[in-house]
Amino acid sequence: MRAYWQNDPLDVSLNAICEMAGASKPALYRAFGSEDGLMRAALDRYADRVLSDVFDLLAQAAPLKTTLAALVRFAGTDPKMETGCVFYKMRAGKHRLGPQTRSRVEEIDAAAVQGFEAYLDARREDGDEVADLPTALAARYLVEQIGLALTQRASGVDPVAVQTTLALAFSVLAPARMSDA
Amino acid sequence: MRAYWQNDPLDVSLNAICEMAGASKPALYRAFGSEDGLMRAALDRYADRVLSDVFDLLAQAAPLKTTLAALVRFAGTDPKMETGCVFYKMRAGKHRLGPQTRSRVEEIDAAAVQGFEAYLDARREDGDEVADLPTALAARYLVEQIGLALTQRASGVDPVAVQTTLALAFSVLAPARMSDA
DNA sequence: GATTTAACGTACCGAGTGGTACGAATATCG
DNA sequence: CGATATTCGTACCACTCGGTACGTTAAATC
Repeated sequence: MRAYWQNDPLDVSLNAICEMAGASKPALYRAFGSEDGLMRAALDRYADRVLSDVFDLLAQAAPLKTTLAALVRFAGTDPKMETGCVFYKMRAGKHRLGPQTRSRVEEIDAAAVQGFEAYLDARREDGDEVADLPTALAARYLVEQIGLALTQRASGVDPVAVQTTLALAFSVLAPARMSDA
Repeated sequence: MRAYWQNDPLDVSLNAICEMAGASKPALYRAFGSEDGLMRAALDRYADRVLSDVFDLLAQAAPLKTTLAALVRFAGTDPKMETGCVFYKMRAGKHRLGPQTRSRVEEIDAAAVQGFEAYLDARREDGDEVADLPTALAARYLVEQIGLALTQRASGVDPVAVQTTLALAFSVLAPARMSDA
């Protein structure tokens, strides 16, 4: 997982992973079956360890401005995201993934959109001021903007710039301008 | 250039290009020196044939809303962009490019930002209503949002969805909502 | 037309990929 | 302890990659 996280998952070879993990190649195959299986397992672990934090954040159902600010902070400056996000990195090269990994990526993508939709709907019912847009569109927009930010971070763009850009993109969803970047 | 345009440039091998072009590998090497040289040449050609249209659009100095609408139409639905953009595709995998191609990519990136900055400055001087943001930030934002849209198109996202998302992202720059998607 | 020159493409190179055959080492059990 | 499963990793497989050595063909020159 760390290997896929620190570098581009599609650039990391099995040989390299074996070396990093101190495992032999057949051992790796006995455990995961194939490269696809390994990537899927790594993605599973990443979803469980990292992405869950984001889903938890949405489940808290905090006010929109608060949540968006937290997301901007998370994607823009959290050192954990310094090398980007395994999910988005894999999604970016979806066409090169094995079937298991690809379907897991699509699963997570759908779950993310659905999570944001649920959050936005809940916010609207709570009387929060949400831009007058179809929920599905707003949710998809959020997912894509976060992906853009994390992709930028992975390629070494200045965190402050990433943060500013993302805040700007988010500002279209909350009627008032966000307080801080 | 077409090979790099239709597929992910980093997935197209020299052998594949030779086959498509009906040329032998040594012939290709005699003409371009290396894979890096070939990619750089393809990118040059692409910049000259396709990207120039966008720069021309900016040089026309049309009102902001008009220009943004044109960009949304271009990136979102123009069939020419159905398989994405060579420049953005190469930029996405910048770390894997050869030195020539990489420096050309960075050149084009800088030129794009500078082009948008010049356009926005000109618009402001003409009294056009532009969101109150640093020009550099707005220009960078535009470049990134267009990149996101073209990346989505390359991965087969529904053009209407791409268009809508991009229009939403752009709406933050023009005070009034854009008339049509 | 003879001879030099230049372009051409077959057939190869070493490196690296994902994946596996198979013998050696280890653990389990009577 | 000896016999039987089971796990382990070395050393290989076929394949593709970017790149090139070199004999052959074609073109230019005189």
